[in-house]
Amino acid sequence: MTRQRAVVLEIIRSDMCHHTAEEIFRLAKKKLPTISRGTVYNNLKALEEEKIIRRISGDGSADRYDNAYKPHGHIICKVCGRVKDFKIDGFADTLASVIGCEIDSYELKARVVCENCIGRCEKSGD
Amino acid sequence: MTRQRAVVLEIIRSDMCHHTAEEIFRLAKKKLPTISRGTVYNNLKALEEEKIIRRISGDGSADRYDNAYKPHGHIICKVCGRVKDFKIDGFADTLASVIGCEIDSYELKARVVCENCIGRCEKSGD
DNA sequence: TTGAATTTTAGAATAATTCTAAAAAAATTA
DNA sequence: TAATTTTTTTAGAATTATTCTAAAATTCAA
Repeated sequence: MTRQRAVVLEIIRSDMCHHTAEEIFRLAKKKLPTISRGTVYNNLKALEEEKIIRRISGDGSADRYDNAYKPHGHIICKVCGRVKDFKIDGFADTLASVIGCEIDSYELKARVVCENCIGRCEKSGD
Repeated sequence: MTRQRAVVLEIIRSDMCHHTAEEIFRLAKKKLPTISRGTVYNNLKALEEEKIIRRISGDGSADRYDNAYKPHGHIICKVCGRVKDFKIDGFADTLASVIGCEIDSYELKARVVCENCIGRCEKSGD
């Protein structure tokens, strides 16, 4: 475990945010000023393969990364792009039985307009 | 409705494949040799906004496009990137009740190794 | 501690997508 | 239908996200 990898992982684990690779790179640079983008991408890829973190593909905008402690879904605000986690009990099993073959991983993403943005849209009349 | 948009839409509707933008561009070029990439992307974006087609974000590999006739999930092979549709009855309602707010759209994606690629991996010893 | 294996770095390369400005096509109006 | 306005297309440049490369540094294992 290199210092670089530890820092990348710590950033993803530090808070419940779901950062993009670029954000992780900028945050990592504060701790390790010489870290390079390539290293961040390498580690994100390696950690994803080891299933320690999970990639959330962001339709259109950049992908985000998430601590993979437990399978869960994501609620994405289509206005501001913010991501929130949610959980459906027993969903992984349901999914496996419907598909009928071994599932490597799954992603369940709901696009909504979050409370914040609903408020804003109503005010501005969008 | 321009000829270009009609061709793009026809390609997506013509078969059950889930093409990438680049594939759609190459197929469209056979019918309209002067069509440009930008036009394909413009139309894909416009058709997605009108909810006539749906974008399936491909973790790592290029995004694919799908006829948005009905909500359904996608099974993606993590080796070759090919996409297959599947359906879970009543899932949209389940999801709405778990999340508790209006859902704009959702994406349910299961990553697997497809039959084709399992065969190939076993042969090559991967 | 020494050598082998892995990882990092910086920057070049690539791939996917968006942008730009002029030309063409489509839609609207007279 | 002709003229005008609006929208779309084209080709290619620009941008963004990501991967690749080769040398240097670090980590690992004996």
